[in-house]
Amino acid sequence: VPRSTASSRPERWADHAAQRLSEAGYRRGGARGAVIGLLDKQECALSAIEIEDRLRRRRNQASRASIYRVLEELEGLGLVSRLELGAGIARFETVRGEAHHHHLVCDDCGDIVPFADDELEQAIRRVSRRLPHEISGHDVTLHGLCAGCRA
Amino acid sequence: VPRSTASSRPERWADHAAQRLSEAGYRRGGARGAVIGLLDKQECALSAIEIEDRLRRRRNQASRASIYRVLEELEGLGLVSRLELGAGIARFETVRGEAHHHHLVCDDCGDIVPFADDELEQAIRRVSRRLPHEISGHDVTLHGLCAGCRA
DNA sequence: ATTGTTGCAAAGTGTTTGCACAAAC
DNA sequence: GTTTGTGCAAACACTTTGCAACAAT
Repeated sequence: VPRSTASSRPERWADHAAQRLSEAGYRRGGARGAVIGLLDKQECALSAIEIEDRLRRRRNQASRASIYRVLEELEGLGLVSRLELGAGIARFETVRGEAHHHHLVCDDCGDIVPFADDELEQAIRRVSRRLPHEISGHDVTLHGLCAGCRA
Repeated sequence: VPRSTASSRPERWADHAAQRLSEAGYRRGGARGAVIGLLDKQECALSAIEIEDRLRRRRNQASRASIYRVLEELEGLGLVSRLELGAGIARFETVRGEAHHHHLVCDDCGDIVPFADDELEQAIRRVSRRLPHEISGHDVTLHGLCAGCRA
């Protein structure tokens, strides 16, 4: 098991986010810290209301308004990305430098699963070059039935 | 210029849709006909409200409620697909057998442009096979700046 | 002391629904 | 005449905003 090297550069996304926010002139605040701490532990996208519920359960709650405001700030700094996976509700997930992934949505139960594929990324890069726009990002959403709902 | 062959099979999407609706036991109605007629002439996705506005301009208007109801029926029959391109609003476009396309959204002006790419489709097919879900559809959205907004 | 942050409640928007009337069959 | 389609208005759900109290610097 590799020990974390005691470098001055933060490894956790939460630390990275805190640093970027501080550099950008934001102060520390309860709601912001709570949202960041929660997002840091997720491996996939959450909606604002899911965030609210989970924070309440941890007795670390924040108002819905603050949650939306924090998410907007984080998106503006490129620290989280906002996705619309099809039900008219926005979902948010951390942007970590490394692997970036896409989403598989079960049309029956609504469950969302991340997946990644290099060949797909390559194809997207290739087509992006071909187009007149200056492409800065992309989303791929696959729809279908998950193993459970197929039965 | 190839003349259309006078076959018994309808060529226009609107005719195809009308036939499918009739087979499914739906009656004919003003709002439904208006929405179908409008969608048939589009090459890319429209929101419910854009549909409402365009129908009003043509003096062929339908209530917003009916528009949503018609779109829901059409989606249920697989005649239109519903997309969420990122602004929290749903867009709808005809599903025509042949070429299927994806969307390029300008982050500045919000303009939406369709594009198609075979290699991308192949990559999606390939990754779909690899996953545990039974994939029935997919969306790809590219974000960036269009030629106009880049200036 | 200043200025950013939070919570509440109200407002905003896109979408859905209940119901009565009109239209299709 | 029965059943479906439509329009209106009210209800909904997610998101945003105004404002006063609070907390960080």
